[in-house]
Amino acid sequence: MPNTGKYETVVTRFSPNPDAPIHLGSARAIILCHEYAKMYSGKFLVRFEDTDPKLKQPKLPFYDMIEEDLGWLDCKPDEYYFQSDRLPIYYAYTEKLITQGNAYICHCRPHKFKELIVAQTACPCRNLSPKEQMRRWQKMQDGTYKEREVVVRVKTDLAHPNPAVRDWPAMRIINTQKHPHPRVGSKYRVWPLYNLACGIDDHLLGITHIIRGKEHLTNQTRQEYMYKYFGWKYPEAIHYGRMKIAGASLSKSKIVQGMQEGIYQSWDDPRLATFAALRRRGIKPEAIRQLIIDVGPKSQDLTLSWENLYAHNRKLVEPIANRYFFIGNPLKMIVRNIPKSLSAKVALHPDHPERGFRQFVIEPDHGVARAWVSSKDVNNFEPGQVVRLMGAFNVKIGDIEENSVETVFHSKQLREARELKAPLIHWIPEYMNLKCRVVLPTAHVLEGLAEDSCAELEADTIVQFERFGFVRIDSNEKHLVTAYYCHR
RNA sequence: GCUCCGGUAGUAUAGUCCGGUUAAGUAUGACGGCCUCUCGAGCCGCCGACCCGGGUUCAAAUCCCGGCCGGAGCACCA
Repeated sequence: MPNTGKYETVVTRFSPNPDAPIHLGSARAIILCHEYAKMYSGKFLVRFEDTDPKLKQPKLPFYDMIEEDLGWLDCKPDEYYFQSDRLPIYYAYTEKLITQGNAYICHCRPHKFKELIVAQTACPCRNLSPKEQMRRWQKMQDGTYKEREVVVRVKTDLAHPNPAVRDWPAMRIINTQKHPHPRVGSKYRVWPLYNLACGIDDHLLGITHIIRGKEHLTNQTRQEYMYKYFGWKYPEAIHYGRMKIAGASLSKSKIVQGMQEGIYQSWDDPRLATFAALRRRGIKPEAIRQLIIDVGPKSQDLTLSWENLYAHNRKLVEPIANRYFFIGNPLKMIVRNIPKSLSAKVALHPDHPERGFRQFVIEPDHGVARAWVSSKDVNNFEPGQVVRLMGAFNVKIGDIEENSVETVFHSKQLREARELKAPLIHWIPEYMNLKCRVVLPTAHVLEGLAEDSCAELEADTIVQFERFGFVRIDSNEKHLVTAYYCHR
């Protein structure tokens, strides 16, 4: 990070608008800010930019959700700020700009103003005296002017090559009787725009390093005019590129829209890339952190794949996840000619035998026993083929029916299965199962059976369903386990 | 249209500022092998890139110019 030595303490900030939950798209700002602050033993602040009670209405629950997500990500801020608490500050600085003659109240219609500004000419309001401007400012405050009637503009160079920076808007009126703010209600009618509020706060809160998306590049240019008027020094700014994830929508508005249309049932719908959804699926915050650090703050746009996140997560989860059998879309396997009853012991984790075993018991009745196997495996069976039921014995496939498979006992030893190159499949004895549903990343639910030892699993545990994938146990009732699929 | 920013393997990243022992490192991915009563992990091998064209130079991914491609901004949003 540039020029860290120039500052006594490095201060970074993350500034979300609490109008929706935060998602993977915010991860870059959060983690980079938090990480750099930590690296230089500085401070990391969170500032809620909740200054649009009309178009981008903040909602109270989102403040809490964002706080929860930050805690989960292990990026707890040192301090919280709310822009909706700071309106008097913005007023004071606006008045200062007005009396300096560096800001004016403009009542030009937007299209008219645009025409003028493109032609690099001043609008009629621009050159009025500061005294007159103050009178207008009073009329904004006391209700004489209505919503959309006037706007405060900060003066810049009218000939600036980029028309977008010329005399940018800083304050506007919002009818908060009609659109009350969730935190301060209808107390204020004049509200700051992004560049004024953000610019003032970054200075006042002592932010030394701004890390944000490159869509804010021109905002820096705009704010620098204001900084010059106040004699302030603009912080170091890093603008990273746009981040996409193949196959996921990182757009807040699309997520909100999908919720409104009822496409998603909740903010943690597995199709979403919200932190809440990732958490529910069993993604570890540390995996997200490593991914973001890996990606860094480059200004180049990037498209990540889920595989990238999964690879990090897999490394984290693999050693801790115990193994269980889960059968999706179960079919019954009938095994004949079993010589005697037997029990199979399968390790909870192949690399950690000390964690213990699960045990499956087969009690044949006149040599016949039944077990559950997945239809996906059965689809690959050929009559006459030998397959091994993991940990138990090998069977020879007979007739394959709609809802069952006939087999006969073939042999006991793993060695024999290896010699025959028999596939190893997982299975569950007929009566040793629980109902289990797995919520997939598509939000589809896969119905199936889990081995009965899953009854002890507590919610929030991450386990691996063998030959299926890692899942997070979402809830565990007496006879029904619900799991969220994480990745294979 | 105007104003910016950027283009290194499938994906992402190092190297670019201060041109040369790196004709390019790393991660992930694909593939093959070993190991393992799943998958994965681990180990070994392998595949794979400097957007294009000029210029400067003894020498360019690295500097300059042009082009092409991608992205962002041009709101009384943040």
